[in-house]
Amino acid sequence: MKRHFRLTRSTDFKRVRSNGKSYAHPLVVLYVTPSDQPGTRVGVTATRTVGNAVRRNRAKRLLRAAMADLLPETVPGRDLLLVARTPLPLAGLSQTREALASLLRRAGLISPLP
RNA sequence: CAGGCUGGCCGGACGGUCGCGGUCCCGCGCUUCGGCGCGAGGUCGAGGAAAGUCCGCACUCCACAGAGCACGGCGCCGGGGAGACCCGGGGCGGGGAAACCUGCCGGAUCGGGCCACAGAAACAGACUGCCCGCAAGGGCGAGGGUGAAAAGGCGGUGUAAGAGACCACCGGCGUCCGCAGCAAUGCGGACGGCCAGGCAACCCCCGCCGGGAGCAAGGCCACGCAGGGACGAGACGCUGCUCGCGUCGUCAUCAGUCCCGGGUAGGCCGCCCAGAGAGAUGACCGCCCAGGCACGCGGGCCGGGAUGACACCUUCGGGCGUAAACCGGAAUCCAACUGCUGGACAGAAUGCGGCUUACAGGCCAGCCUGAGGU
RNA sequence: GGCGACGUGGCCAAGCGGCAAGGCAAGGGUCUGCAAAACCCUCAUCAUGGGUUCAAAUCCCAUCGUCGCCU
Repeated sequence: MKRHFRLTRSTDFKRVRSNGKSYAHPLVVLYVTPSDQPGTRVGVTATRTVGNAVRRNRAKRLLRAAMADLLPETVPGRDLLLVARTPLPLAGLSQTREALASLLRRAGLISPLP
């Protein structure tokens, strides 16, 4: 997932968080808002409650890796925000991918059956 | 063998597969010619603390980076260091049985302040008390259940009663001298008077040091807006104050500075042989390396043990030598093979030095104390 | 990244060198037929560790945590 398709600005994060719809899972929270861009843009965050810098980096790395797998099947034209929750650094990549896929399915962004 | 102390070091290795970030190069596609995307390859890619931001320094701005006051910091001695609340050495004080550890460690006769409760009294001769005297008055500082702390302790001389008033010894303080040491200081001697407690991590005094802010410093480019007010021959800045210095200006509604309001919320440099963007190092498999647990072949240890072999050395006496084989023993120690398990704390954001804190497990070197077995 | 402030019962807090006030909450008791109200009682590692002092919540140092500000 290239940086060009990622949310980087603080205002972008605030916009998605305040205007978007949210979908929760014990490991991740997903925010979705329509975008004026043709592709899908994704932002990833982990707050201090997740843990120290090593745990936060791991949480965001897992989310980026899982999203990279699911991105080709995702309906474009949305801005997504992925928020890590505390137990996420303890999970594996497959668990993270499952959690994220269920959230995207509930949001109607990928087809119900993989 | 157990317990402890000190210093230094490491903090997983190798291979495979799939991934992440920077950069270089190649190919293809798109392009508003600035670049962008996809794919393949080469190369580079976190730590001993990268952390906390506790000290410093470089660097940048405050027009130069100036003086004094205020304020803040530091404080035994002599070295190292760019420098420091740094390092190592020495002295003194404190702790420990020892190895060793540890201390913001100047001044209490400049002055102010505080010392709860208890106690007669907390730095002071008031009270109680002792003595002389009929009394008035005078002398005295011994005793006074306290307390963290009460005008050195003990013995004697002395006296009306007493007292460091005087004497010997001990303890502390100061001055001088000698010796050792660069010095802090230590040891010894003489003299002095017991001049009067503690707290300066309370103010203060003495000495030394410090201008302020911090890479979100600061600079360049782009985008964008709406003015209003104060001052007024001075205004403003460095700064909390004074000086000093500097910028703009001085008879006009201009300039300047400040305040309020309004606008911008983008890019580049600063910024790096890792490097920046919300910020890159991981996952799986195999195998190994430490380590832990179980199992204990065997070894070490202690006692007994002679026909004291063979080899070696020899000054030819002997030495190696109870050394070995062999038998027995036990609190403990090491440990082959095999199986299971298994690697912490934690991620650079301008750079560097120091300190502090977190950390599974291990290695190396040196030192102290002690018990037990036979 | 940098700068600064604050940690006192469950909560809000005073105290700034000498036994840690007060209010709310909670628990127990008195009162009541039962409750409410009222009254009485109980409840503190003063964030942690070390130091200065006779004595530390208070002064000093270090650590931990929370909060705020600066583009």
